Amino acid sequence: MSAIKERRERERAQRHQLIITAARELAEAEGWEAVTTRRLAERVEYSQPVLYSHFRGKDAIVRAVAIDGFGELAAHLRRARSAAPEPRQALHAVCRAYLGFATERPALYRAMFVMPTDVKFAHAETPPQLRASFDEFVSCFRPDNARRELSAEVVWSALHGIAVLSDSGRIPPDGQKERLDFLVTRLADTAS
Amino acid sequence: MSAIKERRERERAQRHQLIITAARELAEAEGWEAVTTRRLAERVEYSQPVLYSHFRGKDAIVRAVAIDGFGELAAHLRRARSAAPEPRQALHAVCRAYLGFATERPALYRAMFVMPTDVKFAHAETPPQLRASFDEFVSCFRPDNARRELSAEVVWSALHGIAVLSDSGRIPPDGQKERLDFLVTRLADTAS
DNA sequence: ACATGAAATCTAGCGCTGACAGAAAACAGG
DNA sequence: CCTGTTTTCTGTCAGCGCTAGATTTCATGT
Repeated sequence: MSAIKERRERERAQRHQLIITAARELAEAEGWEAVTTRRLAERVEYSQPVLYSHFRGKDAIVRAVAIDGFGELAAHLRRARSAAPEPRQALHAVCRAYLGFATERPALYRAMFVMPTDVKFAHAETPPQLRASFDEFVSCFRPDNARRELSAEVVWSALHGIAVLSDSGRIPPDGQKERLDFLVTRLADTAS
Repeated sequence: MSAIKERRERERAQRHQLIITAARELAEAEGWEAVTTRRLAERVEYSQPVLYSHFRGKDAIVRAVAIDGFGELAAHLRRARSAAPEPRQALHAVCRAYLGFATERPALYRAMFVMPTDVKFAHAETPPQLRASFDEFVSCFRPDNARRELSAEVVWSALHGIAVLSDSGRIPPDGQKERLDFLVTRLADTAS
């Protein structure tokens, strides 16, 4: 009887993740406009109300997708930074990786940083994966730089601006490299 | 008979603007989620289909609001730049004005720079008000700076990033001044 | 002054959406 | 095999953007 309950919970957890994955795939394939509760339910081969037994509502599903994304972003940035031989190149590599992430997974990126959210940023309840992503930027600045957190914040904001303006067609897609180089050159640590 | 037609067209133009204004006011008061064609129609005291005799659809109304906004932003930035005594302060003043605009009219700002749009940016068909806004940034850099357009683009992007992340609660509202100062210091023309 | 025809406007409805209440089915335990 | 709980589904709600077709308004010609 305990074993049965365990199996059920296991299956339930699988289905939970299945919903998140399906939502993400659908969003990446056709955009978030196409992610309706009905289409999502059809895709996971359950009826619509089942979604509400896992999530409070559609917003909560988007949020779950976003949190998955935070983990991937942190790993992505970490990989980029580790591969860079020295600090100055580290910032460049992390920034390039960030923009690449945003460009290659626009729907996921939107869930994380554009769509309305109640996820806490820069707060005690901030998801650790998100904190980790931010820390990748912080680590690109010298520990003795009293304003490295501020620097990280501004770099992140600037990258975000470039990412979303480019994604929505408000700045031309070519010239990203120039913008990136310019930004990094100006915002990197001044030579000690 | 010609006079009648003229009066009608005048009234029609007034109603056109009335719809735009009502949409904007409703959005600024309750957010764009609250701007439905029904509520908007009720507010202008006409039936819903009348909206569609003026605009192709809801998107077109949002776009009209945005274009109004571009004009206001250009004027706002121009005022700020004119009031600054010298170039270095000009960039600072324009950036501060930009962030102020975004903060004080978040709904209008969203229509202009966040919501999906088919307005052409950096293009021959770009609305002149929008081009003018961009040029205010360009003018903050020295004419002999070969990369002043690039600089303007990056400054704008960074400000946009700060504006939207702050508006959606993804960076703390306090510290805006520090971010602004930091950004301007780093991105301004290097001393000739 | 009244009928006519066009123009402007409204009523009613379509196919969607997110969300939920209550019926139905599945299933473990006696 | 029956019982009671848990799970899942059917059916529905109010509201969305949008539109076809009925209705009203109104300048015009007799």
